Amino acid sequence: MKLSVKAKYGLTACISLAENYEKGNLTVSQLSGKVGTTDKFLEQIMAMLKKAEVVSSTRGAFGGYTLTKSPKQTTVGQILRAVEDNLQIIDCMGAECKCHEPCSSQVVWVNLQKTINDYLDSITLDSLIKGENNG
Amino acid sequence: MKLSVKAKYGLTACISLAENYEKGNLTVSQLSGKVGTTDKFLEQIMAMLKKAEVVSSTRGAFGGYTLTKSPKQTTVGQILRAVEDNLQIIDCMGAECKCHEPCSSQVVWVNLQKTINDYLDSITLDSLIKGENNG
DNA sequence: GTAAAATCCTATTGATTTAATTGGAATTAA
DNA sequence: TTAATTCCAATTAAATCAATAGGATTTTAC
Repeated sequence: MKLSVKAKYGLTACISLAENYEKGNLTVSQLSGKVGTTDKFLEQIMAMLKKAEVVSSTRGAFGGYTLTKSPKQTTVGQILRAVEDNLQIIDCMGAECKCHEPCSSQVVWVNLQKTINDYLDSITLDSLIKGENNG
Repeated sequence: MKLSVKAKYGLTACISLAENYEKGNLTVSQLSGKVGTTDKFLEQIMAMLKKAEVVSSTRGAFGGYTLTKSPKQTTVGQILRAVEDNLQIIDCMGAECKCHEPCSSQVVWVNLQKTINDYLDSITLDSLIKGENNG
């Protein structure tokens, strides 16, 4: 149950955007430096974040990315769901399940899924940059 | 952040073992029928569960598998950690992290990891087979 | 209007991981 | 001794991940 590097890069990039929220936007090139990956790869991740409306962009010279909502209103859950296939931990999750037979273990997946989403939605970027989650 | 099918098969197999706990052991062949996979693949999963001492085995004719501890003492966390690389959600998790720079997001991974383990350790096989987690 | 700076779009590739398959060795009870 | 079973190790096919690549489009500044 590994998170991909997209989660790591995506969250790190959004933390940078949060730190810069009052000052304006950041380019992919600026973000990739802070994140530690290539422009081209981070571009793809930013596209996913934009599609989910976590970030907004302005094109052309002096363009770049900003958070769509303030760091207080942006949660880690929103970010990770955008880049990690909705954070879905297993394919067979609902009534559409095509399993061999009804999974006796399905209640575990459903509840674990909710536990993960609830926890990640309880963490805002604002709380992260203020170091409020270290206790 | 997908769980592999080993998690699904492993947990389903352990639920069967829990249901059969008073009656004795079950063979891989019996378990694979309930789980819906091949003997040979389930064999590998049972080997992982045995290595983690979640299940115990007896070899030879009339052999098979049983839970090492009672269903009340066996948690879903124990099972999933055995078959899912300790449920580790990201490689860079401790002081040995080789990241580009200290991850500002690391506190999220550490706390999420703990949230997942704590939740899964709160569910016993006994509570599962009694349907106590549906509410 | 042209150049530079930036996002946007899509395809391909190489490496890794997953899910199985295969073939047999070792052990045990009848 | 045979049948039933776990145990061990190697291989393989498919899928996914992480990145690379090449350009098209948009915008600002001169």
